[in-house]
Amino acid sequence: MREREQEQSSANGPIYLRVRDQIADQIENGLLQPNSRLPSERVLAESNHTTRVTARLALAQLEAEGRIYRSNRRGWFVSPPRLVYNPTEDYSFSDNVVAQGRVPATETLDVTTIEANAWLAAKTGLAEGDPIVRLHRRRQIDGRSVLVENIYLNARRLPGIETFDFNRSLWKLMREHYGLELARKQIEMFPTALVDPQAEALGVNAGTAGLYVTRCSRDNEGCFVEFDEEFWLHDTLSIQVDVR
Amino acid sequence: MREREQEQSSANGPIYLRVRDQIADQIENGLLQPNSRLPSERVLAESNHTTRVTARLALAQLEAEGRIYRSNRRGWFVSPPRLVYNPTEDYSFSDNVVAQGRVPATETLDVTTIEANAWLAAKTGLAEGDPIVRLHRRRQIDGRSVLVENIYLNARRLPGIETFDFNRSLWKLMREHYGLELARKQIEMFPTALVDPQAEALGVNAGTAGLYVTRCSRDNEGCFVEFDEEFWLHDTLSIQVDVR
DNA sequence: TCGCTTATCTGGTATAGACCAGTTTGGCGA
DNA sequence: TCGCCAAACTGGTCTATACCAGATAAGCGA
Repeated sequence: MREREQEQSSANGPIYLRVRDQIADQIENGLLQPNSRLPSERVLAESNHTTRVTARLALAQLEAEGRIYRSNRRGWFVSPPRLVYNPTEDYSFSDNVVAQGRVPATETLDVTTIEANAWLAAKTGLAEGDPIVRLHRRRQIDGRSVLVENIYLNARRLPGIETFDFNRSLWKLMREHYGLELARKQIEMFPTALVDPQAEALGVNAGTAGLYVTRCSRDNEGCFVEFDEEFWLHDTLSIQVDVR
Repeated sequence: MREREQEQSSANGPIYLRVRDQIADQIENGLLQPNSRLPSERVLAESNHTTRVTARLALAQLEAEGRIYRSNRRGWFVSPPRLVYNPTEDYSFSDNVVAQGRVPATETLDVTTIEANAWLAAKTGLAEGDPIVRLHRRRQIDGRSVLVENIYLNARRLPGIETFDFNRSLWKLMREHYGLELARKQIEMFPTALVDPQAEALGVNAGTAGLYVTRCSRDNEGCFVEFDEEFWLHDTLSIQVDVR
């Protein structure tokens, strides 16, 4: 969408938009490569004859646009291209990342068996107290943590699921071991800021822009199988869905 | 998702998170109703024994979470509930808004016949130079502008389309007048900041968080019909899709 | 050469003001 | 009562500075 916009050069507008435009140009011209570090806030302020506060306004602007991201107390970096992601498909995160020429990684942070609370019961259709295996994972692209997720599995429908290696594809596991084909998915998503504990798990400040995605999957008899809740950094993905 | 989080009270954390929590509590407890105005930045700063800069940090946090929004130089307001929106369905915006107990409005800002440029040709499959009717609209919920959209219609597939009343449902028009059923949709969306000219059209500051949604629709013979490009304010919608 | 300490650099948070440009409101005059 | 204008108020932008905490790099000593 960018290329056809008449980017009105904000030469006479606020200083922070001037600084924004200057950095955005450098990114588009390839002077600043993906994942490379920007000059420090103090340097940006000085070289534009302004203060850190104003320089930070420009950086916040670029961050909101998804063009740069920050690494806590290390600096600002150019965002790499977004991962194309189709939440309606049952493919593996890892395969998808590899197919786009990137390097995936998954960390399993926690596996617990819990009982469905009111919120989960409403989302899944189970009764409160029904057993659920909760899986907490963090996923990375090229070494950057881009999402954390909570996966809630129907322990009755998937007996023994908690004994498997969760760093592999859950979808393959369901298909190969349980002979399961997912028949229905309800997907919900909206943009929001990441707050603790998700922000902390991703190593970003509370308030960083994110995308919240949930998926509820059922088998071909309508039985609840899996509820997935994902917290993505907002600049890391582009959702694409093809409906026929 | 909010209700089960252990909101660690940031009593000992940064001031701006304390202020954030205080306001968030007032919203959740109903002390601040949707669309009501918050105290001014200066009042918030004074009553928390801090400065406007810090108060604005707290407000920016809440804005990023989609809990409050701003109206230029008028103040900060509590965000009403998100509109549930299914971009895979062919229903009318207005009907959908009404069904959720809200009041819709649509303004047609511009209708022009143009020739497909390189970008449009790539998105639609048409050749460069093919005729396209471009429709530019702004849509409101309860008086608040929540999105602007550019609709690109295949002028050859929909002869005479530019003579109709575009404040009504395009989808009904296609169905009733052209006997058209849309067979395939390619949808793409990602969070990003709104910049000019979209920010200006919505009356928000450049850099306000948004959601960019595109839909490309074809008839049952694969012929391109409509390409829709929507710029939403990020706190106004929740995407829900049901796949079977 | 290796490991540890330390100095330096980074962004994170905060103060205390200032002026500007729109919005809203209150009061005055016709 | 109505319309207009001015005052008060709002957020938008900006300066100049300060201290903190974590990350990093430099340098020293074993």
